[in-house]
Amino acid sequence: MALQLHNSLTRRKEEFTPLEKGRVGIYVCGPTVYGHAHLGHAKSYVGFDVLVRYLRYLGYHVTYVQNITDVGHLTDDADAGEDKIAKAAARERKHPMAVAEFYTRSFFEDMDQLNCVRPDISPRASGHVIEQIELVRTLLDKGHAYEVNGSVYFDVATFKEYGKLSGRNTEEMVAGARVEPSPDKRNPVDFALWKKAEPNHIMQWPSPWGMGYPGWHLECSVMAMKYLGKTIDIHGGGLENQFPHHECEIAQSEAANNAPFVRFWLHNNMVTVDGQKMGKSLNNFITLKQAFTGSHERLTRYYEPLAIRQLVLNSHYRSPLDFSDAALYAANSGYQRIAETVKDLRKRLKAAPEGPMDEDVAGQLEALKTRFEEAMNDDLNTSVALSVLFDLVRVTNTLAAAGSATGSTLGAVDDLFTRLGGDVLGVVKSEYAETAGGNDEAVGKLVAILIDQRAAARKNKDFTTADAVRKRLDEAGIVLEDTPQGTQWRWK
RNA sequence: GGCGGCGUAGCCAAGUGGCCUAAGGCGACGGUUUGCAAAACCGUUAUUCCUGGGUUCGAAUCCCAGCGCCGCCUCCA
Repeated sequence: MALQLHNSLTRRKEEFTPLEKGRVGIYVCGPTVYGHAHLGHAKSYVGFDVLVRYLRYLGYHVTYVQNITDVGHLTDDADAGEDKIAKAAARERKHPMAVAEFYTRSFFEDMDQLNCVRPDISPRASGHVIEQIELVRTLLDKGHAYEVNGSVYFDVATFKEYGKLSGRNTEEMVAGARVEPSPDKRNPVDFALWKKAEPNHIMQWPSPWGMGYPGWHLECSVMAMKYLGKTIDIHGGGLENQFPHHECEIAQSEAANNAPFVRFWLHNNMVTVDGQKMGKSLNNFITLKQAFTGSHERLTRYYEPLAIRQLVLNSHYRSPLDFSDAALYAANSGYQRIAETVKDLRKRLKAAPEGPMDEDVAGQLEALKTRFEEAMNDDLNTSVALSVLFDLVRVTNTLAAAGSATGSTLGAVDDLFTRLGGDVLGVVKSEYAETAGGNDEAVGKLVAILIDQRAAARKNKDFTTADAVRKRLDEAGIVLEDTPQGTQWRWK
């Protein structure tokens, strides 16, 4: 079975084929950089990261574009709204571009931690104002837009297909609107392409309509078509952007180009924390940096970035995901189980005897690989794909317990972990630190002293002392394991 | 008010007409192993899928009603 993806445009799973054989262009709506990335970003970008990784696994040459929104958009669609980045700039007493730069770097750091592959192009909206003005001119020339008092609006009445993505019709939207329509608009559903800037607006550019700044749907249209062409294979984003953002992108792009804008629209579902929408007022707003360090009152401990990644992949990208300390804790345990198995496997691989590949194991690996691919082909069912990885863990540990596997057999197992768990899911690292405290030599040395002391006590059958050492280390977060190869330690 | 989604074991979660007397993970319990543990392995942990009707030879899966939860309609991943 070939790869099937759920297309929001048709609300169905469809077989994915790229426009150009062997090559895929994908555009994903990136963050507005006015704060640190949070758990919602993790779900969204891990989800699309796995899509990109899987397309590459299938042999496609993928061009992955993910924008950085560094031109603040309005905090609402009425003229009174504030610019989010300008607001952050005022708060932090920095230039807006300094704010954008700071949080852009923070975002990349966090995404690296989550093991998301960097996009091929991370275009900044502020670097594409010229192209945005060009698109506005085209839309004006074609009669799809009109200027009023230095602002330009898209004339939704001229684009009959408006609403096809989100399944809305314009009459309903007018009836249910919660925002007072701007008096400048011909029609309440019209949206801004270019906004006139008041003199005190920090970020503004000269345009044929005077000083102003781009409307908030424009950048994605412009950057997607600049780097991927008039019709792109895949456009991804969060469900909350389906309307109005993506609907407006379609209208602008298709009205300007007379060509379909996107062939496959993919939407990620949302994140809740402890069952509720994540929001600053609910005190359940958790940034990734807080999760990585455990510095949030809703968390009982720190969580490894890859454990968070694993929790994301444990559910489907189109299902909502509830982050809770209990769910994170469970994902962390599962992640450690896989990591410990792979570490142990690689240790054994170094010392494994030469010999032929075990045919029986080869058959099992082949079956697992098939199940994995079938799951991923079914609209990226990462939950089932992960379960395959756990089955591989069991196969591996059973093999390890038997102790007689050859290097070629263990090598094939490691290869499958690397390809499925590493290349595609991104939860298996290519290299793990040699010892648990690999990044803290002093701790390693201290623990080694205690392990020696305990070993001496055990030799004398003084188990009271031996157990006391182990217990006190455990209380300090260090777990001792006695194995045939000696005593190992790791962080809890 | 309009639109959409969800409700599966103690928890997370896949499955969306027969292969389901329902994957996988976490947790718990029992066994093997261990000085005792840990880790690992083996086994147990939902005859049942929110409730009540209906369609069907057959439903967790389709339809209707009810209850509960969530999201979008304003910036948000």
